[in-house]
Amino acid sequence: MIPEVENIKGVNDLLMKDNIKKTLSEILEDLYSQVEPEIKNLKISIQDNKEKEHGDLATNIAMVLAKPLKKNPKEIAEEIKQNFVLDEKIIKIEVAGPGFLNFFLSKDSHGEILEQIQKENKDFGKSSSKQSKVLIEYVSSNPTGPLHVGHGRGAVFGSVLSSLLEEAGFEVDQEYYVNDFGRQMNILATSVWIRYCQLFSNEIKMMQQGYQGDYLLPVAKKLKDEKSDSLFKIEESLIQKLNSEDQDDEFTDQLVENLRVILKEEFQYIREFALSEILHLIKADLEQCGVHHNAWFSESSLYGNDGSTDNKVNGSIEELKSRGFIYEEGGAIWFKSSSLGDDKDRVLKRGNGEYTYFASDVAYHLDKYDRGYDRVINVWGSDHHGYLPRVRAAMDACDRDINKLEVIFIQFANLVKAGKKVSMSTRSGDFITLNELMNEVTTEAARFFYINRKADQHLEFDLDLAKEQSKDNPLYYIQYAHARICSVLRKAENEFEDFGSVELALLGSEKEIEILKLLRHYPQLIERSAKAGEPHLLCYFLRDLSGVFHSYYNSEKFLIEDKELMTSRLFLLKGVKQVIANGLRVLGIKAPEKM
RNA sequence: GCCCCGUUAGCUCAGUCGGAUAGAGCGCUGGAUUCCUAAUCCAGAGGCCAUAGGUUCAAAUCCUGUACGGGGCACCA
Repeated sequence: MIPEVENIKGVNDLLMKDNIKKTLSEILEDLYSQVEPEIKNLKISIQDNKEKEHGDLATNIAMVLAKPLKKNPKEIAEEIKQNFVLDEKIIKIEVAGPGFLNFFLSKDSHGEILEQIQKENKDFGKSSSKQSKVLIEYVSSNPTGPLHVGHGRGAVFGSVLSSLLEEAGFEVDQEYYVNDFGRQMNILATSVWIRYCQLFSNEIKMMQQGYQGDYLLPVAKKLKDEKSDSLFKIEESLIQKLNSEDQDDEFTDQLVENLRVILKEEFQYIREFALSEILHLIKADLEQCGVHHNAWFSESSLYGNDGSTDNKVNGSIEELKSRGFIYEEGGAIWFKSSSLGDDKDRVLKRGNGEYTYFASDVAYHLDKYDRGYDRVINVWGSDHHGYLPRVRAAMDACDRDINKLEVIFIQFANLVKAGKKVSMSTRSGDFITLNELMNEVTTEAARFFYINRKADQHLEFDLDLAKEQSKDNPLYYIQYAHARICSVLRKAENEFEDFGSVELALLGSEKEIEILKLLRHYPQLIERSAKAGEPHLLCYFLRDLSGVFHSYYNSEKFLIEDKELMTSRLFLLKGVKQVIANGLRVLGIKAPEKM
């Protein structure tokens, strides 16, 4: 076995920065507090340096102080430098450029991160501090059909952000809001019923505003299996109607109404049957790309089950009313959202007595708040951005903290095949489903490529690249790095009995330090991606880390005579392997031992 | 008309709290394998960070205008 290092000192990077900050503020206090009392409130920033000539860390403090002190920044930097006591970790300080203070760390202080990685193992990168409770709602696609590739992006995004948040110490609930209320459910039920009737007669047409996709066919067949022909109660007049041209909204509503009369309580049955079948479909689609919600929130539950007016939607309207944000006009109930930053006022209950989707959403969001989350995150398609001001206004009106509500907008995704965009009309069932995509590429590739782009950026999903098995495919490249390390470690275990001890100071080459710096950065990266809601950063990080590793691999030999050097290098490889594995795990992707 | 997002190398995109000389991959040119996975690596060329101002010791990054591209502006969901 490659030996483990004892006596872990566990100095992490944040501590190092904090220590420097503390020392700096003490020095400032001593030197300048008499001249300029406000310096106590100054924010001291410490940055990681890119250029190795600039050392490892730097602070801009002298330049920030230049103005209030009316003094040359380089002089200030020099004074601070004189008062900064060096130790075994910080071995040199330099004043450079316009007034930066550069800190140089000792060689073995870089290597210490490896001890921490070994100690924390799978938990390296995980925040030890307990953060608050978060609700993340995502996908929430209408339960009227299967998911398409656009939904896939939101789904994978939400899923990865959830694990990132968990990694960063948050307690996360992942919720799918099911729009199972209102008109569209009736249209779905009607569409399923028509498909069902088509199984008995081939002269029946689908209504124009019905759901046209083939996916309703198996639903209709299953309905036939259960109900035989007992629901086949079509009338000649209805067949005539379905043949007519120019079917508008009113036509559709009337048709639904006719059907309710014909089928009576059976209509309700078909509705629930269809909903449950479609949800089944959606869940299967999500499962296929590794997305797991732990809560499913039904819109109709907001309206209660007994048909009484004592429900959450009415409750929320009452709350708005009591706070003076409600008025009636033209027979409708309006929310005065324009007084709280929205473009115009919004209808909650229409003149015909039906509630709007927005009414549900007010109640739903109030419910989320009342469940006691500290952050409420919504992942929405970018086409919904105009919707945010009214939801925010509603929360504001009800005196909820609108800063708790975070909405992340996901831009559209296009599929690219052989260098050409694949057309993606969403009309009349002619769209590319998530299921079709998942049959083409692996779950892992889909997850990686969906995330490998900033959310507010349009995504071109290159199918050929996702399938390619070479370095051009970043996922392959990352997984290969992991497998390669495993291979070296296997070989080492097989060929050698005795290993020297790990000597961290031996890991001082340019490439080694570059790798160690990246490893040290990993926990901060996780924290930042989680806070900012930017999982794509993890993809880029893993690509970078793998790149430096491959380069290192080609420049050094590992199974060598010098046992101590060999063991130290293998120890470094173990660290890289662990971090790649941890990062991939957050993405929901396997780190293969062999490829 | 109003609102949101974007514009960085030929192409696809990163760029942290504003920080020092702007970063990858692809593509292009030229190299590396008797050796731990060449499924890889090394070197080179390639930039007015859309544009005009402003703030700052310091701007790709913050603010304002303009151009171009995408999206949104229902008593729909």
